[in-house]
Amino acid sequence: MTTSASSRDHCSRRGDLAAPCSVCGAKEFNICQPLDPARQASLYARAVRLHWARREPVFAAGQPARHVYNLTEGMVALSRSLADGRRQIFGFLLPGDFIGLEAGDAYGCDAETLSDAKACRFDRATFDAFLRDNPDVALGLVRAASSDLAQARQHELLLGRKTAVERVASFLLDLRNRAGERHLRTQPLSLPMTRSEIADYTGLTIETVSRIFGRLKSQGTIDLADATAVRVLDEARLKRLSEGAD
Amino acid sequence: MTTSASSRDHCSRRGDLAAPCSVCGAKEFNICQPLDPARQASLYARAVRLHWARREPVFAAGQPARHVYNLTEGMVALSRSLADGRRQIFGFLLPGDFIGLEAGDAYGCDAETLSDAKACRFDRATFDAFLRDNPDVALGLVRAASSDLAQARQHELLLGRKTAVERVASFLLDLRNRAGERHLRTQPLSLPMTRSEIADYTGLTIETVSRIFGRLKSQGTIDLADATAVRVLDEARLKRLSEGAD
DNA sequence: CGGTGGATTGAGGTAGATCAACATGCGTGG
DNA sequence: CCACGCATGTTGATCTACCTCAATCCACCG
Repeated sequence: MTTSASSRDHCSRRGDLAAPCSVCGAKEFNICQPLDPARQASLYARAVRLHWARREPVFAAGQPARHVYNLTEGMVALSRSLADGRRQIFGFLLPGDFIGLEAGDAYGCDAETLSDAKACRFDRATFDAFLRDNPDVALGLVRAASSDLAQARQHELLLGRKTAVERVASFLLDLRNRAGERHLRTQPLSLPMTRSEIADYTGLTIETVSRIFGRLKSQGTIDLADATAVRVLDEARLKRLSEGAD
Repeated sequence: MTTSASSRDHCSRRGDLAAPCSVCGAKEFNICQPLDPARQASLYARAVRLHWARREPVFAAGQPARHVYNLTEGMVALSRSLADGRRQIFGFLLPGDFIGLEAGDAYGCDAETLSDAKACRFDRATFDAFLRDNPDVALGLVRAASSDLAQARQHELLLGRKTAVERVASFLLDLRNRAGERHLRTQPLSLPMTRSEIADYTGLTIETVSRIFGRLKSQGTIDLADATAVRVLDEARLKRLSEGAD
């Protein structure tokens, strides 16, 4: 996992799954707005930096929502399960994403690391106060919240109406696009989640996911060095597959 | 469709699918907070009241998001479709719900009336200005937005991991609960949407939805006077069915 | 090495889709 | 008021995409 930051790009991020921002005045802190340094520092001083290993819980559904996290390194999955264990994964968070922002009094889903991960943690009260003093940042978060909803709806469409191939292709393209937006590596694209987690995201089974990866590979649409890294060889085709053509 | 409002309940709503609020100072206006009358009036004066027939578009995905609506009567469906026509319905809005709040520059989904419907329409700029002056109302909307996300995730779980029976049972219970919260009639519960729309909400087909309604009826779990009105006879059982028991 | 947790691959089963026929209700116009 | 047509809903028969179960493979690690 390599990390470096160009001094020219604001909030530029390199490497695989890390995103310290070198411009905002604080390492491993991702509110990418040119804040006045005093205010920045005051919030930063109250941030607790955390480090998890792979497959550790960040929080669980139902717990009192005392903290807000900003992920700086690694990936986190949000999910909820039925009583009998069937699980739905809502999304895979990338460095730069906030975790637990949308919660009311209690977290509404489980959050678990998929890889080694780091985050800044803020007390909810501190964070709210900070937002009250920084309406520009707050506005950004409102945008983020509305994009979460848009993404959830995209996912509903995937789960309710797409075929297995369309789901897997959409999953790959979406992850790739989001990684690209954050300047993470997209070729090969890192897949720290297991087939089981991809299955729980796409509403399929492990076996179906595996078979479809196999089919995409033998078609020459993608290449898999190992199970955790995809190289997209024919993006146009993948796009068509994700929308029901072919 | 009968409408009356008790003078004791704030924002109490009666009847089937109508929700004028008699306390907020303006008929057919649902920001249920005791606003100072001057501010209330200023926004109310700029609201345009609209009336649609059944199956009319409110707006379509991709259109510039110039307005925000507050539904006062009837039901509206939010959906998006794939190029080949497959459609996913995200939810059915009830009187009191806002429409188009979450949009960025453009609406992210199609909104269509399921019945005769009325709404107050506000210019986005007017509305935003109003919110800026009324942080309490704005806070309420933030809550509403976060509950939209919670609901979307509930729906993702339904679409990704529930069986057909569980989906239909969940749909009925959810609609019933939301109708109850707004003091709309819940017994019998009005279903202005067609089987096709229920199918597009549950990710099933018309036929499967119809068969499951039939099964629930012959079990004695529900009763259907006609296709558009359900009476829940055994709520506990319906709840168990929605969660995978039985 | 052997053991363990993924991932892949194959064979067969099934929930729900699809296709098809029919029923029902409703508005329209004669 | 009835006859017709159309939209919606129900029900049955069959099909199939994906699931389930099972075997094998593979990489990593103590």
